[in-house]
Order: sequence, then C-alpha cells, then structure tokens
Amino acid sequence: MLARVSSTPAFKRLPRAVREQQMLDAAVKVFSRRGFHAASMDEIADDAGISKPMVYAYLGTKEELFVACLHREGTRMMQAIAGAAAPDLPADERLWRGLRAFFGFVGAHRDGWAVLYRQARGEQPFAGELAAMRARMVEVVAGMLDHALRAEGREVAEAELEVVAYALVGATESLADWLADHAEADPEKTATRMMNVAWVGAAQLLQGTTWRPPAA
Amino acid sequence: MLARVSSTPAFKRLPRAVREQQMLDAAVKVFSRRGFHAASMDEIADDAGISKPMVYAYLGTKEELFVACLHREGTRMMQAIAGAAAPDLPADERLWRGLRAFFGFVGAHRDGWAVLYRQARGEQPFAGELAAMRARMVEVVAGMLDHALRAEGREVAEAELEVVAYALVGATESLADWLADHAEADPEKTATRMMNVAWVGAAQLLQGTTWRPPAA
DNA sequence: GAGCATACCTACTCGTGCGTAGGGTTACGC
DNA sequence: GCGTAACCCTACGCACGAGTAGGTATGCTC
Repeated sequence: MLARVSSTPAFKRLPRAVREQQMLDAAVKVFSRRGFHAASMDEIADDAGISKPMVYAYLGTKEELFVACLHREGTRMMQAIAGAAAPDLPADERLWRGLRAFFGFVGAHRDGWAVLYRQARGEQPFAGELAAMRARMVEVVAGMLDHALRAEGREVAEAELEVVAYALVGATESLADWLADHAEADPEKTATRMMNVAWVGAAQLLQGTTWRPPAA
Repeated sequence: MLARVSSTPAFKRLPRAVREQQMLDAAVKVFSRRGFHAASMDEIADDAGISKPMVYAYLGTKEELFVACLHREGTRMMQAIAGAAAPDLPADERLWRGLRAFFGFVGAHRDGWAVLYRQARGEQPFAGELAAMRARMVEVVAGMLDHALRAEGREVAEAELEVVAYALVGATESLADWLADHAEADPEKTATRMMNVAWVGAAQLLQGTTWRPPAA
C-alpha cells in the first residue's frame, strides 16, 4: 500500500502550468499517432512522465483533453499566420506571407497538424470546432480575393467568391498533408508552389476568363 | 434456450450475396455516422436486420468489414469516373466529365464519401489504402494536364506537374466535403465551379505565367 | 513548526463491445 | 423422405480502457 519509501522521490514536483504543457505535448503526440479512440489515457500519462489521475485532475476527461489539444494547436497556427500577414500589405504579399507561415508551421508541427486535421475531422464531437476554424480561413481568403479584384475595378458575386476560396483552402490543406507526410520536403518551396496555383490561377480566373459547360 | 418456436420465422432466409450487400450497406451507413471506433458491430448487425455472428461469418472482423466497405465504395467511385471520362476525348472534355461524374457520385453517396475520406484518413490501418487511391487520381489528373500542355507545345517538369495535380485533387476533395455537408447543393453546379478553378486557373498558370517569391 | 494547499501516487471499479461457442431450422440434391 | 449444407440465432467470455477512491509527501504561509 505504501507508495514509496520516503527517501528520494524519483519524480520531480513541478508547477501546474509546466505539467499541463507536458501533458498536452504528450497528448498531441499520442493522439496524432494513434487517433482519438485508439489513444489511451494511460499511454498519454506515461508519455508525459506522470500518472493518470494527474491528467484527469488538470485537463479533465479524454474528450476535454482532446479539445484542449485542438485549441492549443489551432491557436498557435492562427497566430503564426496572423503574425506574418499584416493587413496593411498588398493582397499578393499578404497571401504569400500567410502561406509561407502556414507551411512553415505545418513543417515544424507535423503532429499538431495531424491532430487538427486528420483526427478532429473524423470524430463528430470535434468536427464543429474544426469547421469553424476552417470557415474563418475561407473568409480571410475570400476577403483577399475580393479586395484584390475591387482594386482592379471588377466585382464578383459573394457566393462565387466563397466557393473559389473554399477550393483554394482545400488545395492548401492537401499540400499541407503532403508536406506532413514527406519529411524531406521543403516548406518554403511548397508555399511557392501553392502561391502559384492560388494567385496566378485564381486571379486570372476571376479577372474574366470563365469556363462554361458544353451545351450537350 | 429455445430460439424461436418453429412456426413462422420472422426473418427471411436470403442467399449470401444478398445479405453481404445488406451488411455492407448498413456498415457504410453506421461507420459514416459514428466513425470507425464508435461504430459497434451490434449496431451494424442490427441495422442490417441480422445477428452479429452472421456479420463475422460473412465479412470477418471489424477491420476487415471496414476494408470491405472501403473497397466497395472506392471501386464504385472509380468506375463512375472512369465510365464517364473516355480516354479518346479532348482533355478539357475528359476533365469536365470526370468531375461531373465525381460530384454526382458524392452527391448520391454522401455516406460512402464520409466513410472513404473522413474516416479512413484518420485511422492508421486504412490510411494507406486511401493514399493509394488518391495517388491514382493525382496521376490521372497530372496525365491530363501533361497531355493538354504537350498539345500546345509546352513542357513542364514532372515533379512540378504532380504538385499542381495534388493541389487540384485536394481542392476537388474539399468541394466534395462541402457538397456532402450541404444537402441543398447541386452537384452539377459544384462541378462547374471546380472546372473553373481547375481548367482555367491551372492551364493558364502552366502556360507560362509564374509567380516568384519576392527577393526579401 | 503547525497548518494547509498543492503535487503526486497505487490500485481499484465497472461499463462497453469484440469475437465465439454451441445449437436450431430450412432448402436442396438424390 | 432423408442427409447434408447453408442460414441464422441466443447467450455468453473476456480484455481493455475510462474514470475514481483514498492516501502520501512536499513546500509555503504566518
């Protein structure tokens, strides 16, 4: 029953704030490797170098823990992007910096990205949270496009704009996935490629050239 | 202990092939609603109007069952696309028909799409299967772009082409997700929008206009 | 240095859900 | 009409993992 003879405790006592971050680190790692359901609280606790009840005491149930991961990683990503893309720059410059920051983040936080996009998406309880974040990004991209077009005296229906923005965000996520899976890939180069597809392609399109389905 | 008084069996005896399809239908439905882990074999069996041991007898373990779902839905989708996009058509026509068939399929099989993309992606055991399918699509799209460009006398490095194709496939999946979530959305219209982004945008880009990162 | 909050543990309970044992009934060939 | 194979069931065993009970040690305040 006696836990440990009171001589030299093998573990260090650390302040709550520190342990919480360690736990989140471990949780993100394990969730991203195993997936939400397959991950066990025991493994997470173990990986954090702590016992399970501590995790429950600090971060709550498994679902709450996952949400906390989602929140931390999502906030970090958003901050990385927002910090890079100052709103007073011209649209193409903003887009470029935003993309570079984004791919940089994904390259440096592959685990976080996996949690965010590969896991959260499949599990109902969290899909909403994710969708909201994505909606914000679509809005930002649509805003950029709109701004750039107005500057050239053109105007496009909002719905149309949003769909294009949606497609661009999807393309970006897709390349991010690719990046996360290829350790040797260069974030900067990937960002350049995406910039090509997004800026040159979409701007061209919205400037006037339109494809229409054949009569048949 | 006696199962049922031998008078009128409440269930029909059906040949294996039929029951298997019913089970798969139920499995796709339940997996897409709950996710792989949260789905229970009991619920699937129940939904199929059959008892659990039958599912094990015909389709094997839960993992095997999921793979079977993946296989059926994936094959159906590929066939729908391949059947529409005959290889002797011009590239833009092929792309258009392929996209229309794809979005038509997603619109008609929202459950299947959810299983395929939202679930399979998160769970390690199936991610590979999915990645292979996606790789085939990327290859096809890259082939189309390449063909169209050669016809106009231009040539592009294969790696570059593949990344663009990857982005386009990602954009398409993204719109498919959007379509699956919006019951009121029109597949045909969505296909037209994607066609705009893909054909006009990408072709334009690959024809010469290129964006390059600023010196800073 | 007594009291109290905080950090931390081991060792459970208990539900849930996969997979199976063991057996019953209908159709079909011969 | 009789075996035998194909269908189909109810009712479990059993492992795994979420969450908790109950207790110990350490540092900080006064």
